[in-house]
Amino acid sequence: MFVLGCVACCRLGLLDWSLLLLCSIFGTSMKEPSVSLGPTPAPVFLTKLWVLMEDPANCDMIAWNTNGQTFSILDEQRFTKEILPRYFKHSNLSSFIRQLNMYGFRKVMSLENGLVKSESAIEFQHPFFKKGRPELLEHIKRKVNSVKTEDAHLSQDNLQKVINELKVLQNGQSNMDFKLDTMRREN
Amino acid sequence: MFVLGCVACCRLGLLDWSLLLLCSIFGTSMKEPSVSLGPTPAPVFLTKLWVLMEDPANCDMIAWNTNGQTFSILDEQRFTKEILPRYFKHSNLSSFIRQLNMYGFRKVMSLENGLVKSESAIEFQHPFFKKGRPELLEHIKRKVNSVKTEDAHLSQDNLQKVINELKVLQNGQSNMDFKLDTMRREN
Amino acid sequence: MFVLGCVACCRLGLLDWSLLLLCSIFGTSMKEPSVSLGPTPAPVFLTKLWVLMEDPANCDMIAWNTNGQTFSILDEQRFTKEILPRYFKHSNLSSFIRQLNMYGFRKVMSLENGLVKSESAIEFQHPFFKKGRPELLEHIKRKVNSVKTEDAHLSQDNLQKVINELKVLQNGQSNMDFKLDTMRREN
DNA sequence: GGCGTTCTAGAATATTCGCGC
DNA sequence: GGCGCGAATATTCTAGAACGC
Repeated sequence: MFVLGCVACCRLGLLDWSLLLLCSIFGTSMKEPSVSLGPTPAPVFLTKLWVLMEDPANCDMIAWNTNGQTFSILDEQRFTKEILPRYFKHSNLSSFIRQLNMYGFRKVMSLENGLVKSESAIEFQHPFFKKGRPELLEHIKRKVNSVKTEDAHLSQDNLQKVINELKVLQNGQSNMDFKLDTMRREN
Repeated sequence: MFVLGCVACCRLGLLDWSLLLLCSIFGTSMKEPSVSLGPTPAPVFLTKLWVLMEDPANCDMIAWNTNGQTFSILDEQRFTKEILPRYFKHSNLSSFIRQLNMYGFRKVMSLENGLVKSESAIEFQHPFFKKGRPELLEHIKRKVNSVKTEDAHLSQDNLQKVINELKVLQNGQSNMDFKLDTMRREN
Repeated sequence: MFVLGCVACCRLGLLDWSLLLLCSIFGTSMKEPSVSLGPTPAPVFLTKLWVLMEDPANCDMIAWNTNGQTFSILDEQRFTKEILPRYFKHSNLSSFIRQLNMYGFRKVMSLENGLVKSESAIEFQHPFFKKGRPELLEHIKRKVNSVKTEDAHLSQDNLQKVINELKVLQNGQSNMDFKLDTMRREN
């Protein structure tokens, strides 16, 4: 019934419907995210990745490997041009791989991959991305942007000049802002 | 004459012959690289890049743009599978782009890059990579692993702070300009 | 002969040509990262915004207002469905407006806009976004994130950039101060 | 030590979501 | 679908790092 329903749907409908199904699998509700702080819904990328892996129509281009521990992009060109734009806002394999790395996926280095003219498939793995185990997805965490702590003690002469000018400008803006408020009150 | 000669060559011969020609242009000898400390030969990547750009057989896949200031990969898939393995030890577009970036090439933003269904070509640019100007190649330098000098780094941090303050000021001026116009309309 | 072949390979369309024109206006074609940090190209959003404003085919949906100081989205529905997906990776008016706000654009609240609810056009303005003045675009700054400059030893060049921006800000404050005094006398 | 190839990460902008006013 | 903004994720372009030669 799932397949029939999806076939009957338009393209967008397939994805939306599958996402809803996935939410029901995870036990997440789209109606009350701020009331019940239950299981956090997976990021969009992970959900889409799972859904496209589960779609049998894609198994010629991307599929689980034999043991279900890793997955491979079997047809790089078709995957890039056919699958990516259906699920994401681009058709760049590098953007897809950047997302995989951002979520901690690592490329699997097999022996055949080391050959010069590698016709072999691109293979990735993540300890919490396993075939038939959607409940593990919640443990996959996106890497956060590092916050830089900057403390500079020294400044050059030229820099000091610019900083002084900046202060003058800041005072000027404060004064004009005050004038603006005064005029507004007068009016 | 150059073109006619190249067309007459076979593929492998073309590359070797073109490399020899390129060396003659640069005034470098392949026989005594360590004896005469004259003009340094260009790195292999730059030489190969120039030669493949000059081969008319490749112009359907990679070509100079109108003004000869930039070049574009017109057919990404064919370029990856047909051209790359002929000149390099791989068939990965990402490795080719990594080399371009390593030598200071920059991608040229095109309007169509923002689109999902981007049929647009990948376009790159370098100030010393110009059509018909092989003598400029020697100015293209590979980036080296930089050892950061602490003084300069500190001043750069300070500069960054000032730049951030500048942006705040610019926003402040924009807001006040907006307020002024609003008050003028109200009056 | 080589030149002819390359020209035949080119597929530059109207958009590309417009972008080239824009780059020539900004003087960004000759960028020498290791020699001098020339004028930074405008962000993609600003470039696209300018180009779509300049396209006469869009003037039924978005256009400059009478004095060229502001612009209005005339047909919200058609703008959202026809123009946005042609230039961006979405069809959401709210995302477009978020970008406008991110770059300091403000909605113009005219009297007519305040009275009738949704019949009036959406009007925006920015002090550096004026009809026929593309050279002002470089002064429009994106909010929030810091710009990491690459080479620490080029701090002097960066310093000059900051100084130039300071001058622009100083002029802007002088002008606004003059406007304030004028308005005060008029009142 | 420099250069080439590969995999991953940094950095900036872009898109989405939701809050407070 | 207010309006402007902060925050998180998404997409893009470039750089870091490891390893081999």
